Amino acid sequence: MARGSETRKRILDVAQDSVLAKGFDATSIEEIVASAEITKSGFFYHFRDKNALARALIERHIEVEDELFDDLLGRARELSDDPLQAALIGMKLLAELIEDMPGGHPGCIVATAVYQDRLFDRDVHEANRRAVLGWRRRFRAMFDEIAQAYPIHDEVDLDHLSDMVSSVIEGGIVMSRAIGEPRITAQQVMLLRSYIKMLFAPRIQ
Amino acid sequence: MARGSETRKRILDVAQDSVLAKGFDATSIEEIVASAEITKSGFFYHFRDKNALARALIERHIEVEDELFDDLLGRARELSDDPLQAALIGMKLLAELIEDMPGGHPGCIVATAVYQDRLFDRDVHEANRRAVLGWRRRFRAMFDEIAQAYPIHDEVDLDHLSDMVSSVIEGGIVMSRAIGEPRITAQQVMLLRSYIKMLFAPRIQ
DNA sequence: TGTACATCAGTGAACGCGCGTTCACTGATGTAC
DNA sequence: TGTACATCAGTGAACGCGCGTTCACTGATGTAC
Repeated sequence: MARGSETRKRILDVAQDSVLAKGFDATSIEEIVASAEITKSGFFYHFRDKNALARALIERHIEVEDELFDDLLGRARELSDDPLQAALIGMKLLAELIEDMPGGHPGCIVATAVYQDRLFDRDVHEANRRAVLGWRRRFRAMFDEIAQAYPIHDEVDLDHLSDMVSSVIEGGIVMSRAIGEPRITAQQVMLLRSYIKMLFAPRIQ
Repeated sequence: MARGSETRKRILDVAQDSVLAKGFDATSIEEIVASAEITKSGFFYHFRDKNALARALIERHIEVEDELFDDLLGRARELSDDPLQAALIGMKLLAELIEDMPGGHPGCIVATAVYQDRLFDRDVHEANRRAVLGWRRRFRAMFDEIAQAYPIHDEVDLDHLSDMVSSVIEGGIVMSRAIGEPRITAQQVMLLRSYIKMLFAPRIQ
């Protein structure tokens, strides 16, 4: 990595930690540059202002998350040709991934942005919106495939069901941080897995 | 209401709006007192410092939420003697309640506190933790009653299931605010209702 | 019923500190001829 | 191969503004005797 982009990455890393722990406004450039071991002006070489930092943080988060989901669902599909089995495997892999994070899932930048939205401009809102709709599209494709191969045992809208994946993760993170019990997020994902199984799996009578 | 406590309530109201929209740190006392139409020193008559405001905000939120749930589950129990039916009715009432909020659920103070926890002291963390564990206890009692009357069709931990109620609401709020679609939270609650139904209801074969 | 005092619910002015941002500059590396 | 210039990745000092907090004061209401 070139000299400049390595510093930029370091800035984003320390900023992300702080934003997830204190919120965006309380994260001062002063403390970021102290942790990243540069000067304040060094920061402004990489980002024109603090809003540009927010945008970069969200965009990077979306990229990382997308790659992670691609990887996860891809591996699940390799493990089973059946769309339902692949989804169930994917949910299990996801739960394990979250479970293995030291100290629990660190939190979602999208959620912090949502709860501080009056601080940001239209660009940031749009990036957030696109991210969440992207997750919906991804899981919707998964559920469409399942619904073609299996009957569904209750009347549910597949878009809502797709949203439930992100929803349960976001909610799980909030719960786990509130209680101080890192495993909650993974447990919630496993419950969603149970729901998906009951919704689609043929019933053994 | 006495003169003083009415002002105090007004401070909490405008502070809550702002905290849910911008986060705690970005909510200045200056803007609070402007909205509440008092002076800065008036604020400090009611709260010894900004942290005391945070504590009051969270405590009030918990009280309001508790009362709301008590009311809701109580009404549901009046409508059916059967614990499963009562729970399903309760979920429906909850979804309707959220759906009827103009502009969607305004957000949960507990979630904002979780995503800004480094700003607050031990008292605030403890209040948050107690709130979430209180929700768990409440819903656990509901599920215990159901589990005594009905078989459960998948192996799930009832504490995890109890957490799922709060989790789905918290997650739904994040999703609905990110997309800008207020109805998402209610939809997620209805999906959880579908899950509970499938988990416990006898299967018509 | 009148008076003295206490409490309640604030006001107004001042404080110092930290914040985001700007600006002129710089030393190291890359590129053209 | 050497020189001139451009770009990259920053540095250091200064700025003004808004923030949370303090402090001495005040006018209205409540209470004891």
